[in-house]
Amino acid sequence: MAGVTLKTVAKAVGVSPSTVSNAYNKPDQLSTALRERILATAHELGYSGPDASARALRSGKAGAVGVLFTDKLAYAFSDPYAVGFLAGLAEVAEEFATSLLLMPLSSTDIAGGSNAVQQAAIDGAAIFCVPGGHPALDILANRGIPAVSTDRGDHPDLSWVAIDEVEAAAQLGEHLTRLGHRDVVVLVDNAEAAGGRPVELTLDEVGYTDCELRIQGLHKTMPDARLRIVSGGHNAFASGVRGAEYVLDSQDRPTAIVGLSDVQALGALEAMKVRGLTPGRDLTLAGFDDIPAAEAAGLTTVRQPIKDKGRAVGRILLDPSATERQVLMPTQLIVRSSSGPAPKR
Amino acid sequence: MAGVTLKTVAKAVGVSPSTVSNAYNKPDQLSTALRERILATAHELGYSGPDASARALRSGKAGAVGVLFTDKLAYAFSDPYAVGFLAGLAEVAEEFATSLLLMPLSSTDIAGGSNAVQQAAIDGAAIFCVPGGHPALDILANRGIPAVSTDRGDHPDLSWVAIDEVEAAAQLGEHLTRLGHRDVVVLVDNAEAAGGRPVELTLDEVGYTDCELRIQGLHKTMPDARLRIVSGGHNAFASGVRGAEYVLDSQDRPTAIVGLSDVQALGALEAMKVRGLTPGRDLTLAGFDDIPAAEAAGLTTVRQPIKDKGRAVGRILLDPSATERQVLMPTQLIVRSSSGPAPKR
DNA sequence: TCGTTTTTCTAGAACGATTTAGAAGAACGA
DNA sequence: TCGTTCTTCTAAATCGTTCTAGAAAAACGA
Repeated sequence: MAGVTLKTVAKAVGVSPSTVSNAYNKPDQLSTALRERILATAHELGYSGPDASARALRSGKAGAVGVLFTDKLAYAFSDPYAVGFLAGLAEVAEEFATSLLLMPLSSTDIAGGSNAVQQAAIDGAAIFCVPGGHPALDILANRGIPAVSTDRGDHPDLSWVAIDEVEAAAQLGEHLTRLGHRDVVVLVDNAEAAGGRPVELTLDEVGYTDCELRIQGLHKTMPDARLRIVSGGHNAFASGVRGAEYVLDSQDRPTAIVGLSDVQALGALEAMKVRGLTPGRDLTLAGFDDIPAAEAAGLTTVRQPIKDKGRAVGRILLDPSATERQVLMPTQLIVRSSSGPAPKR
Repeated sequence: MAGVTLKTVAKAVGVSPSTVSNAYNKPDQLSTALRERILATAHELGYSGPDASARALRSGKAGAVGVLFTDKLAYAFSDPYAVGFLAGLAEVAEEFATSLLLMPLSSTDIAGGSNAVQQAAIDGAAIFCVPGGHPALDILANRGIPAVSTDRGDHPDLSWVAIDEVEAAAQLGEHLTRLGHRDVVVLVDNAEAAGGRPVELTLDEVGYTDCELRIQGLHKTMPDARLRIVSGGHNAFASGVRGAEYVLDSQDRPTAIVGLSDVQALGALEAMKVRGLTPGRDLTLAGFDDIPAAEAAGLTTVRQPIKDKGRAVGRILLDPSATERQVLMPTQLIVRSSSGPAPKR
């Protein structure tokens, strides 16, 4: 049962290993009769096709693309936005009979050789919301693995599928300015706050390129507003709750809170509810992404076509006919009931 | 830049390839001085560690476990239950520096050699809600890849992490019986209904082992009830909507609807709302899984520790010290407002 | 001092396939 | 009939490691 290889089958049928290989990979290189005989014998012997590793080694194709997430994989799945991206990517991967390799990005032992990014047998990588300059990106570059990021990078030869973060946020800022908001708190993802204690950050400390750009965008159309940056932890519902609690329970309440992701904004919504505050009346709340739950909650947000983003990344990675290597996706401001005029002071 | 291998580094340093290999894999097999010299030279040459495929071939370890889902990968991500499972599994995978290989299970060309299950370089596989007898399972068995299922299989040597489906459903059935329900519709996952037209099934036509068992469980504690099995498509919100629409708009309305997953039940809830029906009063609704949204919606459901399920599967697959190969997880009936007494006839 | 153990390193054979270049025979056109 | 082109198949090299055995040198014990 064990140890059945191409060679075994070849010997059994009485042909060369090459021919057996061809039977699997290039059916038109041999007669149908022989091919069927080979396949039948293979089945009899319990041989289930060419070994994946060997094939990968020899042909240089792994048949899988890696997906890099920030932080814990577990976090990744808790955000419908990430899940939407994955779904789009998976769709294309499926089309090209390619598997998706989810890679844990434990920041520890990234220096040592034993991390997944180093080890993984992949043909390409999708980089999902990983801060620029992360060591994992260097490793990929070093290994010569093509990568597509969801952020616009600095290098002109880097592939990406992104939105115009500045412009998208500027739209939202304009909306808020028009409503009279001049005191805003922005909720961001931050590793340091993950311990549980919310932190207040400067723009330089944010880290994630997309978050920085969005804040810049808000500044652009809210030039006179005070913008504070707060984080309650990683990008998750609970972090939104904590961040908002910190803000709402302070003496210095803003008139609007902007979550840089919907999950965080929804967390903030929860914190408001608990305190008996009505979004859109007592305090304006806005998010980013437009995940399905945002609509149900009446959350004003900036919609981005996340599933399409995933699809586009997949195409760049897998479809040779896709020539465009830098794609800008459209965004749209979705105004719902969670945003309203700033209360008079 | 390209074509830098172990050999290149070995030659540059003036040692044998084996030694370079040891520098990466068995640091205590060579002097610290030499090891550092090797690593430094490797870095200079732009060598980024042993090639993944070659290593996998030679050592027989792929450094990844596969995850098999039914149907489209995209579906998988739309169910928080599946996502929870993945999160638990990912946690353990991370611990063992192992990647997760998501495998599309396109039922087409499963016969041909070009499907992912055949190709994937994996050390083990987690089988998530795949109907028993699926060809992919045979392929895995054939390849000699250890697999852990989320369903109790028939073979005594198969590993699984499951719940007592019958008992869990029986608990729910008892609750419904006590409330006086004798006319129930069960909403199940079904490929044939995926086209858009809901179907009514017999128990034999259900296919998924876990669904069958749950229905049996309901029968057990609802011996006098009429149980109809309906499907609006794959396991997703939209299918729940369609299935419930079919049921609600017919002449023959039941007094209770049981979704065999919460997403389906929540879909049914949506259909009820549209028709102005209040769950728990006009019609009783119950689900399965207890995903976060279930609590928010006040859905009566059967809770199963999904994340723990994922963790347990990971342990069996990766942790050599885990000896238990068949694990039964506890379940708990969670009664909320969506279930109430059956209206008098 | 001399045998024995330990440390440090190496040669060469796998691992299981794919690829390249080409051979043998069949089919073809004139 | 003879050269040419297809079709069908093969031999041998190669992909980049890791592994098994064992050699050489160093350290050790008495």
